[in-house]
Amino acid sequence: MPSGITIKDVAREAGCGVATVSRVLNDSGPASAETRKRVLDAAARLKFSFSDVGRSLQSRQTRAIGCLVPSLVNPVFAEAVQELQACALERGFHVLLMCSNYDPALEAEAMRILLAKRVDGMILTLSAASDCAELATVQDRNIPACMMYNTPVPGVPSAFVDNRSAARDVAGEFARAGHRRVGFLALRFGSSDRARERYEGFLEGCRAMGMDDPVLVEVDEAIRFEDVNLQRLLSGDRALTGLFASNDYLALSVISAVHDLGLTVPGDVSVVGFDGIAIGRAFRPSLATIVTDAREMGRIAADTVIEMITTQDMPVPELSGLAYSFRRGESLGSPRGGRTDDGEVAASPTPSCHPKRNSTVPKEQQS
Amino acid sequence: MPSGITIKDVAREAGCGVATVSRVLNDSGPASAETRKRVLDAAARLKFSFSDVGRSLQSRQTRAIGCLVPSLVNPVFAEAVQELQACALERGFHVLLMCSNYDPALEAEAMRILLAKRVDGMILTLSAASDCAELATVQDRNIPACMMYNTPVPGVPSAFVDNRSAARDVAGEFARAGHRRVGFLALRFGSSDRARERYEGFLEGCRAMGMDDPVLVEVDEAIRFEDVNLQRLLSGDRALTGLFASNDYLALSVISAVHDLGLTVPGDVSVVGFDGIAIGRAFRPSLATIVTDAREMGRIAADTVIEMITTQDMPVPELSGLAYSFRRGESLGSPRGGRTDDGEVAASPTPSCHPKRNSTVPKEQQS
DNA sequence: CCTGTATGTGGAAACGTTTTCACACAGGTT
DNA sequence: AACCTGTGTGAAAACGTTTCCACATACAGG
Repeated sequence: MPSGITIKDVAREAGCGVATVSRVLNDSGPASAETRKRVLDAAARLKFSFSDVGRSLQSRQTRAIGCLVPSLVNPVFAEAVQELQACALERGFHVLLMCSNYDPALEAEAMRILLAKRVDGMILTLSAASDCAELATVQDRNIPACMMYNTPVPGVPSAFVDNRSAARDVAGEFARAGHRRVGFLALRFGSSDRARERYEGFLEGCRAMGMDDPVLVEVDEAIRFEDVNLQRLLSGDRALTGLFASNDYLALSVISAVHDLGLTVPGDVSVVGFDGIAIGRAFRPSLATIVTDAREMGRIAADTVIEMITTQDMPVPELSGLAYSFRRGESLGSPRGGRTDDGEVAASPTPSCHPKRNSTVPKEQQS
Repeated sequence: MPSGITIKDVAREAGCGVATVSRVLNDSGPASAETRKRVLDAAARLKFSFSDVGRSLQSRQTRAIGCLVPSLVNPVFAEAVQELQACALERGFHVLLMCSNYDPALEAEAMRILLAKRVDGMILTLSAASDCAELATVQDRNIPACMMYNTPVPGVPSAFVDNRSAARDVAGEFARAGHRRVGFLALRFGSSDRARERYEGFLEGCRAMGMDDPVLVEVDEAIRFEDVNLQRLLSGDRALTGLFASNDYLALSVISAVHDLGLTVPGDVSVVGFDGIAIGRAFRPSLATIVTDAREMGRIAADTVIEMITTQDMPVPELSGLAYSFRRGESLGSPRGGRTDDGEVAASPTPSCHPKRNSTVPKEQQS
């Protein structure tokens, strides 16, 4: 019996009709000073508070924004969600949260729940925006939506950074430090558009800099580096001298794993991350990474979706990619036997890199 | 126009009454094979999906669990929330999330929103459970609720650890390492029961070990150590040799600030945290801390509240405090001029540690 | 005295469900 | 022929709001 007491009880208590109660409590219509007082008193006496479910039914809006992210443990999403929640609250909306755990099936189920809940808008970070059936439904129904971290698809705006371009920059940084053989480390590579885009940009960048193609290292959610056999990747003739992790969380984990192996960063291997989470700066070695502004992502997404909700028939806004920047950090150094800048590397054959496959590669801002 | 299409449209399309549609789509009553098919077809053709708001109104339950935490950026809460969200989803509930930002006013507003939303249950981490007016309303209305991290109050169960006891243990660890003058570092001390309890336990512990009373160092949310003048606390005749931070997040920040000052941990000052967040292990120096299981907190809270929701007239369950353990870490060492392990300190009176007050102090595992 | 315009007020419909209830009709029994 | 007993079905009420509309009452101007 949640609350139990309804507007009718208040009306009875105050000796008037429900319409009057609604009017005075919402300040939405005329009422004599005397009635007003009676109603207010009655409501207070009964500790009445409106039920949003009745309200939502009649107003045909819930003032809820559905939010779906792959994880909260990754600080990037935690920050974004916290910020967008605060923004929403400020504007009288609240957030219905779902975590997909990077699982496409859960993702789909979460979207269906959000749809059933009749949220007024959605903020989504999807594994694969381009082929998400539920996202199509969202568009069908004209539900305002905005993505975060996903590259936008036609009809759905997104608060995002250009993953490819940023990853190319990272390749440049590795090259400048003298690396030639590096790896790309991804969590659940298969089910994350972001990881894939970062890999593709990294690959392009490596080729452009005359480095070897990066080795793709995939880890599962548990991040068990024993399985990956980090040791083997980092030793021997063709040892990797650098690792680009698809996010900071992973980067920090791999640094830790490297230490556990008795090796050092960046002595034995350099590590670069992606996201720019705060803790990376405090870490020793401090984490070299692409810095993005998670809170701004959240804020932009919230603003966008709320604006779409509140203004009718708005055209889908065009959000441009957000600024990012490379942060130097101690985790990126020169390889052991390496040249500092551009030594004999440039002199060697430098096999031309991208035989084909340079499809659509945007590269807007470069903050 | 969210979805727009309702059960009535389906009924019309299928040429039957709404009751029939409800029955076949919910599998909740008889229907001839032929009608069943017609309804199913119609629903599919129209892409119909039930509206939870209509449903909630009539069933008088929302299958929503309200969740209020002070922050998501602190990984402890992120993990707990992620876990409880997953648990809830498994049982057919979803989570309405709110962050209070450690702000009592926001906290109160968030609770009112949750109340208005008519959530079926609540999971709360409050700044001061004992005097929260809205919590009283929750109890009034018999809304199932469970706290997390808060010490339970009569009538409201909680998934918690015994902050006082754990903090006393930390004092013991400092003493064993040879410290005498230490500080306690808290974020918004005034508005967090947890920080206060940890301080009190620490104070008791320090006294019991014959150490000086710990110095209380309070920082605001922005964690600006310039304002705190860390330098002064750590130098001079009466310099602190150790700092106990009220949570790991803060501990990591202070280690970083100490480094920025050109000092070392634990050389110049030892640091111990509270919570046991994962990243603390990877940190250099690795963080000595009280390890708690955030996911278990979330899971227990979710299980508890869902059980209270699903079984009528259940007595308020008695949850015992969760296990915690001290994790040794490089961030706790002996003070500069200090004795290594138990030198002359142990030779001194060695006051028994927990004089009394060993009420319900579960202390099971000790990993 | 009749009409017109304010001003308060409450009844009732609508929002999208589920569920109760009654009804129709089939196929047995007596 | 009259009676049960199922089985399938739909009308209608209820859930808690808001809002539209109509109805009072009052008081002004003709």
